[in-house]
Formats: sequence, C-alpha cells, structure tokens
Amino acid sequence: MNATRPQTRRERLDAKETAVISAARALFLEKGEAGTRVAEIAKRACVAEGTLYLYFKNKRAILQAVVADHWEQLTVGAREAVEGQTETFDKLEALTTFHLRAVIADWSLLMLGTRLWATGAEAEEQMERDYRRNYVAIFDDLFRRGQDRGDVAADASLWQVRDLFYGTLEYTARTMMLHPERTDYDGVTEFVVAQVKSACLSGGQMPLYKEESGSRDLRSITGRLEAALKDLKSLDV
Amino acid sequence: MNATRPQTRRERLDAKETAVISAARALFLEKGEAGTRVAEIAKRACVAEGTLYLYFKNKRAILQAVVADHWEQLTVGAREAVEGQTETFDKLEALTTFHLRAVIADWSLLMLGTRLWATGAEAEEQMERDYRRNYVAIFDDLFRRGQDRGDVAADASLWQVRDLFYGTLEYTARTMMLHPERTDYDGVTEFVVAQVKSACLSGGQMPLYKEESGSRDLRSITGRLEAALKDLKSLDV
Amino acid sequence: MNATRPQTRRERLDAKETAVISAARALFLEKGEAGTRVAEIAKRACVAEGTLYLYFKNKRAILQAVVADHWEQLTVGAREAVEGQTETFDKLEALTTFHLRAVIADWSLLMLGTRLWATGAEAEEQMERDYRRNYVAIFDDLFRRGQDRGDVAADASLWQVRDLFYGTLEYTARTMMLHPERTDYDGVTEFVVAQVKSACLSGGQMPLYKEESGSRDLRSITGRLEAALKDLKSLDV
Amino acid sequence: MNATRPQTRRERLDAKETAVISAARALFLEKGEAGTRVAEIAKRACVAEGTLYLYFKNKRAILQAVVADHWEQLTVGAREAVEGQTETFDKLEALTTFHLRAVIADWSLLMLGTRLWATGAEAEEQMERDYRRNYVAIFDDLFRRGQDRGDVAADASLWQVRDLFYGTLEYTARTMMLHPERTDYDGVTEFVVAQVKSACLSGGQMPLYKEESGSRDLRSITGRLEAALKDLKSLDV
DNA sequence: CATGAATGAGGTTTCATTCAT
DNA sequence: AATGAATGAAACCTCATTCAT
Repeated sequence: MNATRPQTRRERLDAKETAVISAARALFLEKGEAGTRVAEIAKRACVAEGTLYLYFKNKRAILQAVVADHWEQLTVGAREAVEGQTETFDKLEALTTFHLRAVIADWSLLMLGTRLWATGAEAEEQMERDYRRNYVAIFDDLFRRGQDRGDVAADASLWQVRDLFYGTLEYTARTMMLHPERTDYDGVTEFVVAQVKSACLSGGQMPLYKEESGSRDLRSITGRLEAALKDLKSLDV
Repeated sequence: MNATRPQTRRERLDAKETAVISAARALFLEKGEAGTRVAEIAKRACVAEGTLYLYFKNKRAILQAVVADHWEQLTVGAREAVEGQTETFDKLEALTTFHLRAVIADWSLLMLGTRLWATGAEAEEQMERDYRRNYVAIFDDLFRRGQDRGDVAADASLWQVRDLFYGTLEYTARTMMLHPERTDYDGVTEFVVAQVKSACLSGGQMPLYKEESGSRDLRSITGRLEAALKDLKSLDV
Repeated sequence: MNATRPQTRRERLDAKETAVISAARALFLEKGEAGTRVAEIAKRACVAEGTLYLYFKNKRAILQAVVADHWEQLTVGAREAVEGQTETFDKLEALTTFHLRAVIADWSLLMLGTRLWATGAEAEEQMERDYRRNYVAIFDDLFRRGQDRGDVAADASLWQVRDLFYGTLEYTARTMMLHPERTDYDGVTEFVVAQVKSACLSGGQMPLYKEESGSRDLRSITGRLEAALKDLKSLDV
Repeated sequence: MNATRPQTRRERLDAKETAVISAARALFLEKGEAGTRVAEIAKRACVAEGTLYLYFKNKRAILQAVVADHWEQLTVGAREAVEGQTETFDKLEALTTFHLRAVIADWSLLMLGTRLWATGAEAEEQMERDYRRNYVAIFDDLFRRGQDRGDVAADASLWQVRDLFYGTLEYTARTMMLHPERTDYDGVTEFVVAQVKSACLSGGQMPLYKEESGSRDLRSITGRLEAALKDLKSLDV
C-alpha cells in the first residue's frame, strides 16, 4: 500500500503555496516589502521564479496573502485562547496574554498590513479593515456577552473600551520591543486587564464617576457604622 | 543700504531646504515613500533634481528630515499646549486634545517614522526612538511633577500610564480615521483623561477601580472609623 | 462489428492536428503572431499545452503549418474556380473574382506568410516562395495556354502581366479593407481583367501605348505610304 | 569665436533622437520588431538604455517614430522626383522610378508599418493610414492635374488607377527582391507607365476601348495599305 | 499518446544618483 | 550654487518549452 502520500494532487499544490507564503513572510519581516526581491522569495521557497506567478498574480498579491494568513492565524489563536475560559474577565485576561505576545512576536506583520493601505489602494484598505474587524470581533463578543451577564456595565462604550484595550496593548508591545529589558509580561497583563475592567464597570463617558458614586456608598456606610458605634457607646453607659 | 533683504545668504538656503521638506512631506503623505519619485519632490519644491542632492545626501535623508521636522513641530506644539495650563490634569487634558488631533492630521507621518526603523537600519531606529523619547518627555514631566504635587500616586508606574495614554490615543485616532462618522473628539478626550487619571491615582500594579476610586475617601473614612473606635475604646475605661 | 469509427487511429490524430491549425489560424488572424500565446492555441484547440509539442516542434512550426494550409486552400480554390471556365479570359475573370475575395477574407494570413521570411530565416523564405510559386502557377498556366491559343500575344511578358495582375488585385484588396465603403467588387474585377487583357494583347516590352500613341503616327505614315504608292502607281503608267 | 558648434542645446538632442531612430531602423530591418532588443538599439545608438526612454515612451513608440520617419523621407523624395518634371506622364515616370527603387531599398519598412496595424491598435492603424494617404497624395495630385490638362480622361477612376499603379509597382518590387536576377528596372518602369497611361486614357470601367479604338484604326489602316498594295500589284500586271 | 505544472532565461521599464555645463 | 540630461543596475513579469506522471 502506498498510503504514505495519500494526497497526491491538491495537497501538493497547497504545500507549495504555503511554502511561498512562509518564505515571503520571513523575508518581508526581515527586509521589508520593497527590500525583498521576488527572486529571493522564490529561491527560499525552493521554486522557480516563474512558478510564483502560477500561484500569485503579483508581488503585491503575495504580500496580501501573507497578511491574510497572519490575520487568520491571529484570529484562530485568539479564539482558542478565549474559548479556554468561561468567566468574562478570565477570557479578557487570556486574550490579553495572547494578543500581547502575538503582537510582539510579529509586530512587523501588523506593519505590513498597514503598508497595504498606506499606498492608497482603496480595495486593499478595505481588506485590511475587514481582517481587523473580524479579529476584533472576538473582543466585541466577549464584551457584549459580558454585558448580558452583568459583568460589564450596560452603558459602557464598546468603541472606547476596545480602543483602550488594543491601543494600550499594542503600544506596550512596541515599547517592550524597543526596550528589551522590559520583560514583565504579567505585570502588563494585570495592568491592562484592570484598566479595561475599570472602564467596563462604568459608563463609557465618565468612568470615574461610578467609583465616586461608590465612595458615596462608602460614606453612607461609614455613617451607619458611626451611628452604630455611637449607639453602642450610649448603651454602654 | 541694501537692507531690503537682510538675510541674503544663509536664509535663502534655509528657505529652499524648507521648501523641499514640505514638498516631500506632502508627497510622502499622499503617495507613500515608495510611491514618491525624487523628481516629483524636486518639481514641487521648484528646484532642479540635482539641486536636491546639494541639500540632502539621499532620498532617505529627505525622509529623515521630514520625520525629524514633524517630530519637532509635534514637540513644540505639545509643549505650548501644556504650558497653557497649571494644574496637572488640565495639562493632561490639553495634551490629550493636542495629541489626538495631531495624530489624526498626520497619521501617515507617524507611519513614515515607523518605516524608518522597519527596514532594519540600526541608526535610524535609534533616531526614531530618540525623537519619540524627546516628545514623550512632555508627558513624563507632567507625570513626575504630578507625583511631586501629590496629584499622582507615588507608586504609579510611568511606563504603564504612558503606554496607556499614547496607546489608547493613537489607536483611537486610527479608528477615527477609518470611521469618519466618529467625530466625538471631546468624548474621546474625556474618556482618555479619565482613564489616565484612574491609572494615576493608584499604584501601577493595582490599578483596580475599587482601591483607587476609594483611596482618598477610604483614607478619610478610615480616619473617621479610627476616631470612632478610639472613642469607643475610651469608653471602655 | 466496430465499424462505427472506422478510422480510429490515424484519423483521430489528423483531426487533432487540424483543430490546432484552425485554432492557431483564428488567433493569429485576430492578434498576430507575437500577440498569440501557445497556451491560448492549446485551450482553443481543446488540447493540453504539452500535446501541441507532440504535433509541432515549435510555435514557429505551427505558424508554418497555418500558412502552408492557407496556401493549399487558396490553390485548390483557385484551381476549381479556373476549371469551371474554358475561355482564357473567362478563366482570368474567375481567377480575379476568387483571388480578390480570398485576399480580402484572409489578408492577415498573407501577412503572416510575409512575416515568415521577414525574420531572415533562409529556409522559411524559400518555403514561402515555393508556396506562392505553386499558387501562381495557375495564372502562369492560364497565360501560357492563352499564348498557345492566340488569345495572348506571344511576346507578352509573363512576369510583368503576373505582377500587374496580383499586384493590382492585392493592393486593391488592402484598399477595400481600409475603406469598407468601397464594395464594388464587380467594378474592380472588370477593371483588373480589362487591364490584364490589355497587357496581354501587346508585347511585354512595348505595351499598348506605343502602338496606340503611334496610331496617329501610323495614320500619317500610312497616308504618306499611300501617297507614295499612288505616286509609284502614276509613274508606272 | 567658437562658432564651430553654434547649436549647443536643441540640436544635440535632435541629433541623439535621430541616432536612435536610425539605429532602430537598421535593427528592425535586420531582425524584425520582436527580434530586436531595446538594449541593442541603445548600444547601437551609443546611448544608455535608460536614455532611450527620455526620448521615447516605449519600444513601440520607437517603432512608430521609425515608420513615421520613413514615410516622411518617402514623401519628400517622391515630391522632389515629381517636381523635376513638367509633363504629366514625365512626372508619372519619375514617380515610378522613385517608388520602385524606394520600395526595393526599404521593403521591410513598409512591412513594419503594416505591423503597426496588424496588432489591432486602432490609433496606430489610423496613423499608418494617414501616412500613406499623405504620400499617395502626390500621385493623386498628378492624376487630377492631368485631368485638368486633358492628359487624363475625365472619367478615369482615381481609385482604380492608383491601385493599379502602387499595386503593380510594389508587387513587382517584391518579385524583384525575391529574384535578384531580375534587374530590368527600366523595362518595369516602362511597362508600369504604359499600363497606367492606358488606364488614364480611358474611362475607368472600360480601359480596353482605347486600344480597341487603336486596334480598329490599325485594322482600317491595314485595310487601306492592303488596298493600296493590291492596287499596286494590279498595276504590275 | 496525453497532460499541465514547473521552469528560467530574458525582455522591458523605472528611477535614484551623478556630472558636465 | 544650480541645472537636468544621462546613466545603468536591477526589478518584475512573461511565456515557449520540458518532463514526470
């Protein structure tokens, strides 16, 4: 039985496509889009230069494929990370951990994506937007379910919290890349989660006010305690 | 006396250099670095192509100049915005407003900067880092003075708050660019300021809303409880 | 009995070869030699690309086959047209009609032939010459038989009349292609036939004008001769 | 005085353009359009490859320039040839001599022109048509003036005579190229002129009538001679 | 006989940079 | 200091041809 290579047709083509994409990713990451020559990609993928053009129309198309592939992996990874948890903020923490590490690992790929729409091609700009929207849907879902469960304030603003979450995380990732001495992943995670939590618990526009309202509660409690103590005091006499 | 043009030598050269830089900025913004030809820059700056090379060694050097110029303007603008205020959080708000608008106006320029170190040139990476550090110093200063004045918790982490601040702001700027229907600049500012405030009021590692919001209140409440208990204790005598 | 497909081997191969040739003809006509990709020919002929090379050594060989095929058809068609007539000039008219239409229908094919020897390949140049010679033999035959029958002057120059015939006809065809409003096929035929006839009736080197322009001279000479003869006559008496 | 090179700017550019065109012409003639590499043209014109593209947008544009240049030279040459003569048919003869030699000398250039519209580019097809129309205008002028002077029958068809003229001449040129042993330029010229004359003297549709009139004359003349001789003979008795 | 994926040489074109004027 | 024509390296891509299946 020659069951060793069951997939003789379709599979081999896919393998070659994958090889090209990962070769291209490596080179794009290392030398940027403009700095990478198609010939190099071909050589690294162990294909002839012309063969590339059987799989991709363009150098640009290769870049698109790399980016698409990256987003797909990101999305799958994030989904898996989140699915491992049941509680809203456990999910958030898992997503935070995943995203931070993923962004640090492939920062340049996010930049490649950015490059796609930096050239003014309308269609590609739309694609990039869609990829990100699709990825971000995981957070959005988490957020909305949190609202349903009562973990997240009903009037919290998804837009703002989302920007807070991804913005802080990605900026931190960049900072950590530039300063390799910063390695406190857990601290960062804790901080971000706490910050997001804080934003989730209050209405989007005035996050502080809730706590202050809480402080009012505290004050009334204190008043009641004082009253109770005063009461206690008068009884003792 | 030929006082009509007092600065006939040095000044005219500077004017030409400036013309080149702003022509280059406009084109880089519009069509990206790779999409902009040196010839175009020259034409737009009303200089001959060869003349460019009397002022700049390279196309790359032009890009560097554009980026440097941009950071300088940013820094000056931010400093002015902050200097108009005296209170820590008023300064913060002013800086927020300024940065958000500046980033939206020239998003691509930030990307150009990113591009400088995306190609793996060590020296340029360092430059970009220095520019940003210099710009960010304004925030750092604000933060540290806030700590001195007691507006910011002594144990708040500058790194984390800074990442929170710039990260959220820049991500929001990007989001707003992609979704022109979002125009609530004030809401965003308010949200970011509140969020930063919240992070400033607590130690970096324990940003949780609960501790924080209450911290001052709690202290006073604690004081009252202590007083009440002391009172109670005195009764025991 | 498997008499359903009597020609199962040889015939099927020929069919495929024919399919390739006619696919190639169509494409060459439409887009020129350089503009036609081998892959297109294959697809149009419903054969795999590699299969082409079982039948033809080259793209160039395909072109040769197309041209050869075209000349063959032309020759057969012309022969049939001529055979339908018995008189010399009826044959000529039939040939004229046929050639004019054939050339208009497949003008580009003649050009393809030209292209074969425009590239400086000696062998192909010779082929093209032979094809044409073979085709033109029909005219030559008509001409020579006309001489035998006395329809054509014995001293008429075959070369010149042949050039006159095909040259005028083909140039007219081109003109008619460029000016679709010219549709007077019959007029053209009549003109060409008349012109050829005129050239046939006189010696090649001394075409009609001499006799013709001379007709006046001849008349005066005749007059003088008559006068002389009359003179002679009167003297003799 | 450095009057040695009075034209330092414009002229030198024109010289370079001319150099490119003639280099291109030589190569196109020798190896065809597809067979000629742009690099070769550049080398032969003693320019850098990139320089070509300062003068011509395309390889195709070079071809167009070559063809345009050729038609221009042809037209100028033909005009000069014709202007040397005053009589209609002397002009015709001069034009015949010129065209025959010009076509033989640069046959392939005519074919290049053909190639321009063989690819289906509408605009180029139009250009080629215009060039030829402009060139042919010389013949048309000659023809029409001949009609005015009474040298050419008023009802002669310009279209047909023109096709006869150029068609026969160009076909003959081709034949002569393929058969170098044919060198009887004068005979060809004589024949073509005579043929055109014959077509000019009669209405387009019935070119034979003149000769027939001639042949009638001849016949009647012969009759008179025969009668006179018979007369003479009878005297001998 | 048939296939069609793979090849890779070679073509055209661009554009940052130089240098004679 | 200023010019802009000239350069030429190198990039992307095409497509006729081959060959393992």
